Amino acid sequence: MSDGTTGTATGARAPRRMRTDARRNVESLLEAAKTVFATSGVDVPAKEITDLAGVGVGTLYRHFPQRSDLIKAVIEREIDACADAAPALAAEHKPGIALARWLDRLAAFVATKRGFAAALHSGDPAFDGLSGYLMEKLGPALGSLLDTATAAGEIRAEVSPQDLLYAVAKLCAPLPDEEPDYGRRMVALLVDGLRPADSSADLPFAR
Amino acid sequence: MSDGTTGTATGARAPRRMRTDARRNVESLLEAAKTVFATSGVDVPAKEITDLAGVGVGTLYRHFPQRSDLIKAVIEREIDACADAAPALAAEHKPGIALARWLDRLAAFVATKRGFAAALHSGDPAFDGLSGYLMEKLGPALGSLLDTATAAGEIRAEVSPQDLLYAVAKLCAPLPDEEPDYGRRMVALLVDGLRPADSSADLPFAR
Amino acid sequence: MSDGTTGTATGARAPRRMRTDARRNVESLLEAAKTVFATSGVDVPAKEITDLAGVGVGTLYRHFPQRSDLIKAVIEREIDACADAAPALAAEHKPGIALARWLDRLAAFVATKRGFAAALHSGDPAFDGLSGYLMEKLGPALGSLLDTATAAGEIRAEVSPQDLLYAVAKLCAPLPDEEPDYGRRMVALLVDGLRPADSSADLPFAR
Amino acid sequence: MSDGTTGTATGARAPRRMRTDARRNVESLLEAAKTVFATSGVDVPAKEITDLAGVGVGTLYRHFPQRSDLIKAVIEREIDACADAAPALAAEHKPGIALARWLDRLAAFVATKRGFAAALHSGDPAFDGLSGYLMEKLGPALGSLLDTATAAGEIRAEVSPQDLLYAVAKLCAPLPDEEPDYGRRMVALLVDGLRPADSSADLPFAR
DNA sequence: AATGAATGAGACTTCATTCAT
DNA sequence: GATGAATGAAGTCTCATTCAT
Repeated sequence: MSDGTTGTATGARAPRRMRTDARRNVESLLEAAKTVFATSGVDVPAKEITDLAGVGVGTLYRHFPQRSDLIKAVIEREIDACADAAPALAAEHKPGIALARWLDRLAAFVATKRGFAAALHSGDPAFDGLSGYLMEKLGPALGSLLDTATAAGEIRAEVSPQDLLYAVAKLCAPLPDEEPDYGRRMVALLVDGLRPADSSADLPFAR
Repeated sequence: MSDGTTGTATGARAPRRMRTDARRNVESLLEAAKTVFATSGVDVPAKEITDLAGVGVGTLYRHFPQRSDLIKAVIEREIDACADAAPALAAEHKPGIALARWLDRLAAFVATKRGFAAALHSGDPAFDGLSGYLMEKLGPALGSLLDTATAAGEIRAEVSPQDLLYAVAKLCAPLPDEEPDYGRRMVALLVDGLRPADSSADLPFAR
Repeated sequence: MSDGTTGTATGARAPRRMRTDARRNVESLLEAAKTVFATSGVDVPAKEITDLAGVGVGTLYRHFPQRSDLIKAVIEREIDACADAAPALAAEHKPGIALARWLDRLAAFVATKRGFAAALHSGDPAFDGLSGYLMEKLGPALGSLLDTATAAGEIRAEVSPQDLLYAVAKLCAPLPDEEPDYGRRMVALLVDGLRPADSSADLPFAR
Repeated sequence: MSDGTTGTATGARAPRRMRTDARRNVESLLEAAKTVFATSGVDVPAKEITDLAGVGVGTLYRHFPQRSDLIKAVIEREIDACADAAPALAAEHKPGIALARWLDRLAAFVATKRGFAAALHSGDPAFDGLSGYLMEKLGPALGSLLDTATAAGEIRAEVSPQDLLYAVAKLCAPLPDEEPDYGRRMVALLVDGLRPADSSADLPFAR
């Protein structure tokens, strides 16, 4: 999905170039789905999405034959965006700060995914690949940030990227009426536990 | 619900004693619902529950007029059981151990509640009270364990019971194919971050 | 039903005297049904009736095995009361007045029977006898009033009691938001059409 | 609804032309509903209607989201047809005859509406507009016929169109086993009461 | 005789997915 | 390719009637 020019909605299979209007429809659908998912969760009726996108249901099913295909596409797209943000942060900030910023970015992404966890829960084989995709993309991104921070002595290397990834995903999944900052505070507390005994002053996380 | 002899299914309103067979049915329904919820989430069709309980749908709706009433009853019941476990643990173990054990107990409860978080998410006003109930019951139980551990110098007092409660709830909500121990490890990591700088050896949590 | 001492609810079959509490329950049920029918029509859930009567549903079904039995009992009872009112009116008033008063009485009865017409409509064989009962009881009562009025020269004899009976029943069945007087006005207009050409001044009906 | 070419089922909102098959389905549904309503009343299960129409239930709910929408559509359609018949009758017949014919037409329409009155009774806000619609459409039609007849000296002007409309509606609502002519006879009797004293010979109503 | 708990058929309605236009 | 109408399975809930207590 990170390739914006040749992929198709359903998995970069077709060699043929997509018609411009078709591509526009796919864009509208992804955008609409992202919005609606954030508002009402991934279980919304398809009609709600197509109405917002301004297309017919048929168009949705043409591009995303299974409902899960749409969910996957939306998520993967944001996973890509999240992974892509890591290098820039690493270049611009000190290792601890870069890590913190990126985790915030991740938290923000997760926070808009009401029902996403439930979808993963669902056992629906359609989502089988999603968890792997997430790890495949975000694992290295986070791993690299962690390594840099560890090398700089700002973090003890005691959590795997995977562990941390899931922890953020879970802690930041929003509950209704939850203090907006809650997820980030907990992530900070978690990472804070990883600081070397004598370097807390250097860490960007609230104590 | 903590009173096992006089409560009614819908909130201990009726003064009249419940008929024995009726009570048995309510028991069956709660038990069946608990089982099915753990297996298939809280969104299972009602029929699945009543079939397992061996009663007709009508009986379900007599005792739990809204589907949410059943969910609430099941959860509240387990919340009660969880809260009730705290004093015994406190009496039998050293403060740090008692805290650790109780958090494990909490984690186990949460682990069987697929879709419970989603239900809280749902915005359905039917669940409005549930979150409050949870805090009301478990907050003091955890608070007392935390206080004791803090007083014993085994914990720094830096998380509120509520923060910790939600963190456990979120970290331990099970994802498919997740390493079974994951939630507990993360909780340990979190609490570990709260140990006083020089007493890590005393703590029961894995490092 | 006009015999208040030996009949049973379901048709004066049993020779055995009814237990006092049983009789009281039947009374409560009939009274409650009458009230509820007037308010919400004859299709109300049985529970609504038994709750108002302060008895269990089982009691309802003991005395009125078919739902239609209850409806019939309620209606028949009021039909009886209506028929019984005729002689007194005839004794106390001039023929035209007596007729007018009695038709008002009939109109008032009909006005409280929302859904009664629909029940007759229903084609349910359970109601087969009801229409006949109505005619059998009210026909003679009205016939006698009509005859007297005709003999007194206050009415031309051009409608059968049956025709008039049904006309009143239909015109007075209440519609929502209907001017309360509507039924009576129309009945008056109808009967007015029956006056002898030169005696309009003597008639009690509004012109 | 009186426009047979561009209206939609739910109120002539959409500017877009209805697909031919969709229109055919709506027609089938209205036709089937009309038939079934006449036979079994307006409370029949939806399935019965869709089976007769040869469409799925979903189609019914697409075009008539509320059950009351279907009832309203059926009734309004026939109200329109009834109102539309007035001018032709007025053009072809003498005033008294035209009035009589039209009332017969109205009576015939009402006679097929078992349960229609009950629906109006129901208090369901969904039917709020229906009574008004009826008056709005039929009131002027009848008013004009009455005025013409009055001007011709064939009728004394003493009933409002509304009064007469409702009287016909009520008198002609069919009861089971009722003499088929009953409603029309009563309407005739009613209108007959309105004739001028010396012109009875001119009137088309049976005496 | 009274009670009210249990039953389960059946009504309504929604919505994912297919397919004619 | 796009559209949205059609489908019907599936789920929730109601309520008349039966029957154990």
